[in-house]
Amino acid sequence: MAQATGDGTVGKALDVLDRVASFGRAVRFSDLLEASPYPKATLYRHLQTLTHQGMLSFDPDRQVYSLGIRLVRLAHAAWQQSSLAPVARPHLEALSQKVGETVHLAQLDHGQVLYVDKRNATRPIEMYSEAGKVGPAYCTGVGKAMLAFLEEPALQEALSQQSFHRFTPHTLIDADALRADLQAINARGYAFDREEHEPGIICVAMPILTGKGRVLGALSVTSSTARTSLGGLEALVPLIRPVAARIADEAENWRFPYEGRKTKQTMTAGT
Amino acid sequence: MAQATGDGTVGKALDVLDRVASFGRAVRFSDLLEASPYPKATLYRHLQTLTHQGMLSFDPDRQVYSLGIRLVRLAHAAWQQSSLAPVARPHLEALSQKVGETVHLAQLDHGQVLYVDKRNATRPIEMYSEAGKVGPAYCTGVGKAMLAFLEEPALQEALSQQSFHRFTPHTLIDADALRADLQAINARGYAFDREEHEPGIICVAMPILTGKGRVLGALSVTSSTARTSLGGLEALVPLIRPVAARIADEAENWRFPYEGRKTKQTMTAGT
DNA sequence: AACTTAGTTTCACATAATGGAACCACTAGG
DNA sequence: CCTAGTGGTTCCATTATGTGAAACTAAGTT
Repeated sequence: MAQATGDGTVGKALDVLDRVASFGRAVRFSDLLEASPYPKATLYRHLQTLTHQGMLSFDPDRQVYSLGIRLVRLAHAAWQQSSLAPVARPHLEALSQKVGETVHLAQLDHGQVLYVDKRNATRPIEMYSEAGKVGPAYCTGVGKAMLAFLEEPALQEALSQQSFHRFTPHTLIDADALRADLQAINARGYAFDREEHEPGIICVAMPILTGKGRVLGALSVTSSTARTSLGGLEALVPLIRPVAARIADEAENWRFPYEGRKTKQTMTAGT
Repeated sequence: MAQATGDGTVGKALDVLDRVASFGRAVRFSDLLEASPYPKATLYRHLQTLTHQGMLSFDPDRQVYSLGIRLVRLAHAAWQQSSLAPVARPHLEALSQKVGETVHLAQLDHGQVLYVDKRNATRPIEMYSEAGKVGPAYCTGVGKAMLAFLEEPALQEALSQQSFHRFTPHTLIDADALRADLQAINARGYAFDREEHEPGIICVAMPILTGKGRVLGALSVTSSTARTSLGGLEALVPLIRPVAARIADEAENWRFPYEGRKTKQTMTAGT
């Protein structure tokens, strides 16, 4: 299988970058060395390059590498431009106001859920999610909502990336049970999280789909069993559905103000 | 000059990534092609690699590239781990509460100011800055506060990267005037922005320095001429200074809970 | 059907990455 | 003071990779 590194030099360099990131703290060269499959010299050069490029930063005092500032810059741009997030923001805001509960916006990333944005409830509740975090797809509302609308090959791929772990007594812990649920979700048009990831936490989630049915992301309203029930959440569907549709529409049709195909026709002059 | 691309293949790939980012929207292959110095095939392969790596994402419907989700993930990690931001956060919060004004945390990036975090005033005012944005260094409080404490070679480098532009009548538009101000700032220990970037916007800024005097970032309290004066802001210095010191200290001494140099001594075994 | 325009693939060639080994700079121990 | 060990940096011959002109394919256009 090895969907691993792959692509030549750049792939390796990015892999190194990821490794630094995964430490979650500043790392010394040798720490990294023993955690990497690369020989000293190679690793060294990659670190140099990345540092030189501003993707990493090196603290000469403590002799440690950490993630560079260029990443923060890029990330800002990424967030801004990931057509979903900025477009969805005001809608999340409005929806969360209207229902008074926590609202999530998520996207699928290598079979995992990435929480792209989050709006807290009027009275927030304690839970795992946080904008920027990644979580499991097979046991979260947003995750299942997205999986349920993937095409077969993509679904296959995504399922193979799940590592089923029983978080709560309600977690679906095998592909078959999951597939059954996904089928139901696909038919119904939205997903539930029945305390599958965190005890006491429930949600309804709706996929965000392009006109052609491609999955862009998902939207969810989350609450706790203490506060409401699945039925109570389901009652919100009529409020959520149009929001998802609206976001999908805007995200898809959002072209830049001045896009008009660059008056190329007019300049027929040769090169 | 050309501090440009540099580092071999990885450098080029990252350059391509930046170019995509700088469009601030999804781009078609050909848009990118005419904006890049790379020949078709090369650009094409870089895009492939980056996409394959998840740094870019390709929308097959519209045939456009945009920044990938892996960036968002990395960025999140970058922010979390850039020792300043998370450590500083509660202090910014507290400071902003106490003074009731907007507080910024910034770092220096290639001679530019990157706003890493921001706490809005009780009554916010309209201004340019925003967490994640980059701005000029020579005409902002935080920028000058950092520049003033750079070592000569680094300062030289940073100054050469400024492209002096007169934003307001008060903007310092040449290196000499700036150097003079920096000298004063260095002596005084903090910087002012006298409406140099945006009319009506003033601030006091304090550098965040390691014990050895290395510049980590800067902190500022911003307000408007309508609300206060430079004198009024200067009165806050006794409140700001200890916060900067505290942040510096925590950032510098923040090692991971379990860091203790990995019991390496104990395992003298070979290989 | 002939002619664009936009994107993808090929292939001989040049460049850039690789990694083993040698080389510092320090620190600790004898 | 010398010697061994560790952590980091540099060399350099070998080889893998990236390069880009040009050829090709798939959609439009006229």
